[in-house]
Amino acid sequence: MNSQEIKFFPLDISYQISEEGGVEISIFGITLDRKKIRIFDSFLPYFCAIVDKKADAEKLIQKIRETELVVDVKLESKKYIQDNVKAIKIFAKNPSDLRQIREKLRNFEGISEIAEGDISLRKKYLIDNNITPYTLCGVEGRIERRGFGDIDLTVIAEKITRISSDLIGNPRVLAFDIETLCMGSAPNAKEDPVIMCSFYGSNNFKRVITWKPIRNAPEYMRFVGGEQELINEIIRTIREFDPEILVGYGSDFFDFPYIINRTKKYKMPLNIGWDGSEPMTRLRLGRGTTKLKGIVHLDISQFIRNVLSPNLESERLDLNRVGKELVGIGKSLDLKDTSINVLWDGTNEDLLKLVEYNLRDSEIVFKIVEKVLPTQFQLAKIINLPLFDVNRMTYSQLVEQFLLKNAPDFNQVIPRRPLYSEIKKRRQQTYVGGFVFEPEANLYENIGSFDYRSLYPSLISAYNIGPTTLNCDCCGPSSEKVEVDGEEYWFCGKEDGFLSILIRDLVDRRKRIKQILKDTKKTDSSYQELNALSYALKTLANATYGYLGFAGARWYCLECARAITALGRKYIDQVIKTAHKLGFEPIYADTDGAFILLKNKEGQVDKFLKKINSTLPDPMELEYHGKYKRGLFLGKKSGAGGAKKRYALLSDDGDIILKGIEAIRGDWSPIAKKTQREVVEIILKEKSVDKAAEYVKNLIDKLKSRDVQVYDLAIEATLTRDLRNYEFKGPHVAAAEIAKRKGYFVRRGFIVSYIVCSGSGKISERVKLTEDARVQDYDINYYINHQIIRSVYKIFELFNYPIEKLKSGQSELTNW
DNA sequence: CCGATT
DNA sequence: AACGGCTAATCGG
Repeated sequence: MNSQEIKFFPLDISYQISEEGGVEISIFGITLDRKKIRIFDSFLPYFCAIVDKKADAEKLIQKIRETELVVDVKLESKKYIQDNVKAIKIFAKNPSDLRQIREKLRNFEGISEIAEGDISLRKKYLIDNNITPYTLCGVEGRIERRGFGDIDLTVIAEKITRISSDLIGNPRVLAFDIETLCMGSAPNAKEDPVIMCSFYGSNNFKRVITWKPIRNAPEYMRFVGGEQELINEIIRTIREFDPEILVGYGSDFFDFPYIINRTKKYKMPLNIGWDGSEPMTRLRLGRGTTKLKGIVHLDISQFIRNVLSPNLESERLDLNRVGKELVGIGKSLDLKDTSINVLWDGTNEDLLKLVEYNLRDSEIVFKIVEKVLPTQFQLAKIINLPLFDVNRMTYSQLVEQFLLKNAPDFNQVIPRRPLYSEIKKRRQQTYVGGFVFEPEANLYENIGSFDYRSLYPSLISAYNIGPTTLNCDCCGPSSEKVEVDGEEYWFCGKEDGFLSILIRDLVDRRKRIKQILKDTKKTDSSYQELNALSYALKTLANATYGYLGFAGARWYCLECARAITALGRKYIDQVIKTAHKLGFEPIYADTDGAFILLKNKEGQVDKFLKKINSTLPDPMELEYHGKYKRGLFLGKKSGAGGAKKRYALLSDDGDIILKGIEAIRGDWSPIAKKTQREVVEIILKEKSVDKAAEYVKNLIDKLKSRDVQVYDLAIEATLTRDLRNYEFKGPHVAAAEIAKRKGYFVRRGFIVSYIVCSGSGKISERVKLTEDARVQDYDINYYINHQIIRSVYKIFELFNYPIEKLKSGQSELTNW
């Protein structure tokens, strides 16, 4: 017996059913001296039966108590959104008993609803026990074993407490990546062996393992005799390095399932869990996961896709592009799956290239993780979940978990997830969003940029918006109202609601942190952590509005979402009107911000801000983001007026910002995007239409003489559905069909790259996959008219430059 | 040429 | 499994 407290950082949590049939929680953690600890705890799973208003709660509770398998019941007074309800908490030994009880309760009278039965046990345990992953906790209990597998200490918990909110420092991170042969169109785990595996970890750890001898190999290489030995060496390397966090890019659905398949083929173990257990994969089409016991496995591509992608310029989320954008390093070679075979069967030089390629992938993954891990830690702390979960969550899940975690503090019952039929119904309802002010197409000078800081979160907070305050009985229709399309809503004026309190807290905390960051040097140790926290707070606050309008949300509230956008429209309109009054000229506005010509009134900016801000309810605030030297707002194709959400700006520092225009859109050929980017830059920086025209003419000459790379003509598109679900065959669908015939695994999410070739008939009838196209194939006229000209004609039109002159005349320079 | 689809 | 707004090419009748 030892009841001394042991301090530790929880890394992950799981549960199993003990021999006695009870729930046995396992917490895997790291002690202060970096020893591995596993803590066992017990937990009684439960759900809540909400008692019908008319029913006799005492009678009902008695009946439930006598029901078979029920271990315990508790009657509680709770809030269910706005209703005061009696909730009977029903406990059972394990989830399967609980399910049986639920079935029996179907026949009981007096239960209006079952709640909190659809939350995973791990999450419930963490919420109810207030254990925050990665922050310092203490456990008292019986030390069962010293050492078992890789685990140094096993404790049966009697008491677990939070000690502080300090995060675990300097986790040991290991990134890995495998290479396989590829005999078909994609690697097949039944046929193609793993040939190489690279690692890149904390403290400059590097290793590449392979089973083919290579001369003049770098010192970080390890050579083995074959694939089975390679896999054993992978296991050894992981054990030896002993990572707390193991990361891959696509490792949930590629690397791990692949290795697991190969070990099954050889009937060999893959015992990399702390307790010697095998990885657990859940293969759900497109969104599988691989979980290890103890080691936290992150497939960082999931976090990139779910959370970071809206903030990335790159539309494609492959490691090469994401690496370049996030950490400035891309792949060492542009390799297709099948060209790995060629290098593998090539010269010693080729093999060295493959080694470098393999190691580079792990290096990029490691550096991406270094960059995003602080944000994940902060999110984990705020929503109280392990990194394993945080790394794989979408916006709606992050917001929902945040609300779920805090609901008990407000005595709120956690509503159940909507049924599919309910979701379908919700999806039918749409509502009006942000206001967009149509600009006059033109080139403008000296443009001020204004926007409301976190507009939607501020509105939620300022107007006390939320499902619990909507049209409350305590205030009634005589209170201040928000009008939306003839309908009127009000939000409680007496008591702050659960949602708005939480959002206000996020907004306030972020404001304070931003203030501290202003006085913190980037090199300070606290800078990165505070910056990550600020990002995490912003992410959660900004996603909350979208969550309220999300059909799958537990706390769905269409009226709230409508009220938020309606108020947003009102406040952006106020900016436009006030700017006019002070003699400024607003040229463009979108949802929460506006561009305003400062003209000769720059000195009045402060007055303008004060005028608006003095009318705003706390915590709303209009901010001035400085000015741009010049801006190009493009016109629409049809009719007069400017296009919304499409413009280019030139900052005083010479940086160019592009929004919405073709040059940053994925479904255009690189050649068209580059042309537009160049033309915009020449116009913005030099204001020379002739020089821009010269550039275009030159390019058209090159296209005519086929002096271009096929890659520059490639048009990429992502399939938004499975092939058979398309109602008509657009060019990208036609190209995807070709890919399918070639043996590619074509389904929703497949990225197809194609070229439009010469010939007659529909465009969809003359596409070729980029990989099959040659430079003599492409349709010169299509690329001139539909890609190059199309990307720039609106710019030339604006300056009354005749389009025909771009096409017909050869460049004066080359002509000469 | 127009509406639907992407 | 976050929202809506927006433009424009292409298909298919």
